[in-house]
Amino acid sequence: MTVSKTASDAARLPRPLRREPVDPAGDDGMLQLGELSGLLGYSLKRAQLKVFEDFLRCVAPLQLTPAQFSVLLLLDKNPGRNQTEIANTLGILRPNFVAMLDALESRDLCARMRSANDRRSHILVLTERGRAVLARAKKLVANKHEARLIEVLGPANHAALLEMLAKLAQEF
Amino acid sequence: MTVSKTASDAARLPRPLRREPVDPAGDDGMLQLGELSGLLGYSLKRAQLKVFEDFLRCVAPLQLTPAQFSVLLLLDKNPGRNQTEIANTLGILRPNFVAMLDALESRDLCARMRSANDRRSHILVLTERGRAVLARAKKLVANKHEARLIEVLGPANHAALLEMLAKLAQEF
DNA sequence: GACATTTGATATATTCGATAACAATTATCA
DNA sequence: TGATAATTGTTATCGAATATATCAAATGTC
Repeated sequence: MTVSKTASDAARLPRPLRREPVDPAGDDGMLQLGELSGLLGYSLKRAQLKVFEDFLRCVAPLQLTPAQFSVLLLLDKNPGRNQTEIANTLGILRPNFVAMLDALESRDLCARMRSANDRRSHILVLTERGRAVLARAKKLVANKHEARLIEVLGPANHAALLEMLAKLAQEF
Repeated sequence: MTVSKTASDAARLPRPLRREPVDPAGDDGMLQLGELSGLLGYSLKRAQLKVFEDFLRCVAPLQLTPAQFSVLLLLDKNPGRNQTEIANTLGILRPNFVAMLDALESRDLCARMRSANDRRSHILVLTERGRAVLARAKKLVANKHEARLIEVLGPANHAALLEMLAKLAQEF
């Protein structure tokens, strides 16, 4: 029992990321966040959810999640790599990467090719369609998603934010 | 079949948040991230995972997750509120908040009290122990977690980062 | 008083991240 | 060379987070 769809045929349509916090118009209005608003982790998570939400909206015509987009980007930039290498670079565990690839391959965005040198590994390649979709996705991301971020933050702040986040991801 | 622990007795010990990305020492070394490093969403998520990881380490003696800490903070700051109000403020759906509260209540950190006015709702209160744990947690967070963040980023950058994240969470 | 709404709760589905184990292949080295 | 170890992709499975539908009890509305 518990027959579940095989991952290979899941088109994997993105769904809502997380519920919005609600300002409850209770007795005397909004609740006090207190120290919560000063907690960097809390603000990071809230902001990340919003940004992913906007990413999904902007790339909705192509039906790509942030994770799928990052895979396509990486395949394009790093030809001739196998599943382990791509998954490791993105912090995805190999077992979980299998279903992700199944979904992308079923949409003819990428393909697994058996390596001649090492017949254990699959060399990952973007298909023609994969390259086309990636090109369109890049434009949507740049012109709609990132453009809006830069507009809200201001170009200088946007750059500073990126730099700080990179530092956190590295040195922390 | 599929007998699962009831949520009410789960002590809910935090576990590793996400796999680290790996610099694969492949043929010619590290893979190229390309446009990925300029994607704000990507950096946001990576940074958020690192920060949560550090939070868990710092508060490990008290066995509190970021979500649990935020609940305790909110209960302390907003006495006399019910489950719906607290859950809404944190962006948690009421059905999912039930198990969270069960876990906190089973550890005697908070309690549900039936309201006299409205016998449907549960007024949430911190217990004595809840207040003590929260006080200790606040100190750990300030002196270990946030202190390290400020040290890595610098105080001015830390403040600027908080401000930008708040803006993203609000205006985006 | 009939009907709708709210509250906490249960059951359940989906997605994501994690571990264990396996077959096929390749690497190591006694 | 041949036994043994390690790697690769894969499956099965688990746990946690997030989502929906639905329910009984209590309350609100008309």
